[in-house]
Amino acid sequence: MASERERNPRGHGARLRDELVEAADALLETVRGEEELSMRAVARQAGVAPQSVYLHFADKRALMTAVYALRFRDLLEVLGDATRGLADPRERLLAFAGAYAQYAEQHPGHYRVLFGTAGTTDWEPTQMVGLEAFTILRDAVAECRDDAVESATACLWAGLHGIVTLRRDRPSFPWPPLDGLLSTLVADHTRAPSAHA
Amino acid sequence: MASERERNPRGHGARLRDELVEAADALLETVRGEEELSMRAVARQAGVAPQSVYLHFADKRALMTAVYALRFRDLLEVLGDATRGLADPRERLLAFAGAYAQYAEQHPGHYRVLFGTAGTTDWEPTQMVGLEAFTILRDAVAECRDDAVESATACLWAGLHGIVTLRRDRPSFPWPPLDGLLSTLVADHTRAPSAHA
DNA sequence: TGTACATCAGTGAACGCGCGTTCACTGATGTAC
DNA sequence: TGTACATCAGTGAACGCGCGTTCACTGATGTAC
Repeated sequence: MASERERNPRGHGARLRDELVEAADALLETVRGEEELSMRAVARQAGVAPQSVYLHFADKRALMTAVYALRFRDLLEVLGDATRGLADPRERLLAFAGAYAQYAEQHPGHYRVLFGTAGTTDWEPTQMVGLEAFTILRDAVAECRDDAVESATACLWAGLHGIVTLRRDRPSFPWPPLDGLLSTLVADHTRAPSAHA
Repeated sequence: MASERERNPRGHGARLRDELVEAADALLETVRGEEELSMRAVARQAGVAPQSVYLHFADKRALMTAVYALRFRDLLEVLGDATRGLADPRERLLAFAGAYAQYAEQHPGHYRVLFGTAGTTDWEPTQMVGLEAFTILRDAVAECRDDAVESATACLWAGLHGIVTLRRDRPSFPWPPLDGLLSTLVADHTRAPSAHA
């Protein structure tokens, strides 16, 4: 394991930093929560000694923050790409919801780190980034209704979060198909006319 | 600590079982997740030696299952009490939502165990109980709308879950007041006429 | 009434484990003179 | 061109910790005769 890795050339020690973030990122997918991810496992995955992690990160929290920032930017990009250029607000919201759910499904470990961990006052570095994504939602909702826009937007996000986490954690519940869930979620919170009537 | 406890009288050894469940139940509130709760901590809290837990529970999972069952029945009772006798379906849903959110807020640790942990195929003992609570929701939703009842009900539950977990884990987000969130959630998914128009 | 025995509610001591973190060290590479 | 020195990218070895779990044991209480 460790013997396979050869040390970085002089002047490029910072490469290990990226390797460590990448290792932690990969391991997060194999694990149920941030707490289960150990510094020693990250070091093993990267092929270095446990202490070497401390060459680049002061402690575990610092490493996790680096992963967190990386993944949040990633998700934001996905959501931006999915919604950009869609003129119809409901179409935009459906695209957002679909991309959000797909991301959560494809990266359950990362999603858990992004939204499933307890945020503390001293550790919510991506608050502003999150608000940026929230703005996409609110603008679209505001185009569809006049009353309770803030609440409806928060419900939309909470609904998305609830759907992806409960589907993941309570798989034995008789879930309706995801497509129907998302379209009902969007239609209801944008007060779209009922498809039935 | 341990010296303060005196052993149960002969024939009443089963009392320790309840004390252990109670201890685990109490400790779950002080902890971020089920994994953080240790058998040794439970034993300490109950005032007995670590091994004594094994007199009543085969392993950690068995202990957690006991707490889980206890708390699920508790929540079900709360939800039943809150909604019983309310004739108007939207009123019933609002009462359900309020009781649900209040329970989650007052017992964050228990709520996390009930809905925040990964359920595995071999460990979802309360599936049926959960469906019972879900039925309260679906019946009320069905009284309000004809289309997409199953999806709307699932969205309602997911929305509730998302609201209580995100409010807890992302407190720095600019949340609208809870009352408005819940009434928007219920109104939208029951397709109530807009309060605005 | 006395005593051997069984049962019961636990405990003493230990196991091996992986963890986060620290301290002193190494050995290759570049640089100044 | 040679060599002393500084820098850099790491490692060796160890620390103390709490964990889940197991095994053999204890000491009080009841029961049979």
